[in-house]
Amino acid sequence: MNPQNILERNNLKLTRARVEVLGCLLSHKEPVATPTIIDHLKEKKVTSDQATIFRTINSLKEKGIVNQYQFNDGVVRYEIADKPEHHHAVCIKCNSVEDILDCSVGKIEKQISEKKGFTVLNHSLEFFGICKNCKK
Amino acid sequence: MNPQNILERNNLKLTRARVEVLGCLLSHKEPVATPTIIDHLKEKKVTSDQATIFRTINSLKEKGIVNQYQFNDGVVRYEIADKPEHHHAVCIKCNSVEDILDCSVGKIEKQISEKKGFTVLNHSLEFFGICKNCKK
DNA sequence: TTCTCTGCAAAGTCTTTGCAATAAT
DNA sequence: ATTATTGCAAAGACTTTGCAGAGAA
Repeated sequence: MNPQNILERNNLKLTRARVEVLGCLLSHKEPVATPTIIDHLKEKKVTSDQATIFRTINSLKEKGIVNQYQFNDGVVRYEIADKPEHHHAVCIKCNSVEDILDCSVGKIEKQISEKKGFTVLNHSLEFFGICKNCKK
Repeated sequence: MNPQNILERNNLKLTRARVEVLGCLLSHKEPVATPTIIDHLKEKKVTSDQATIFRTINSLKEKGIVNQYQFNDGVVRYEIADKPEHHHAVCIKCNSVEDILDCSVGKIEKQISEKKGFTVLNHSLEFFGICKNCKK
């Protein structure tokens, strides 16, 4: 799956900014914040205005190509949406985010529907703690 | 548990702004955003600068009296911290937030520690969907 | 060519900060 | 009286918007 395909399939024109923003998101397994995206563009020698970057991200969100996450550190992060359902382990020291693939929350969702009359469409589960690296 | 007790116990001086900010948080079961707090102060005829409100919230966070939550709607919410561990059901239509008391995430936490070497200190689990009211 | 996308500059929102005045103990 | 807290005004971080020019198809 490359940026070009994704953009074409979603009727978004191929521009350098879009290709590289998407490229950045595709090359990261975990959610990334805007500074990471901006650094990526610099490395690729693509100069792009902040407005363009936010507009690009918003287009990608509207098309459902990326998801936005906010954990409790005040940082907004973005992640490619085509992943299987998963959760995040957020290190409270270095702020790194790791994907967690296991999920057994389905049962709880059923209970909520039954008990509260609240229809669960999706959920988000984040773990906060200390990552392997930060223990060293 | 009243605002006065909590403030005294935490070496925070009793001021009208603090009493009412805490009062607002105590009177809500679910996490509330700043506009709710500001409205509450107005009702109580307490005028308070925005800077004071944020400073008050920050003091309460530092003392561990309130927790801050950010779901994926871009709104920062605050909730009294003395509650048993619980989760939130966020309605994507009306943005209301309901507490969910069941929790069976402990098992997943153990697996993460074992498999990834990531020590989980706490977690946050949010359900997004349609609340009872919005189905009508 | 046509219409989308971008850069620029300005504005908007939310939150924080410095400092002098005020209030709590 | 002493020290913490507040209001005010300004600044800071992040994100959005309007508009005219540039670029993709």
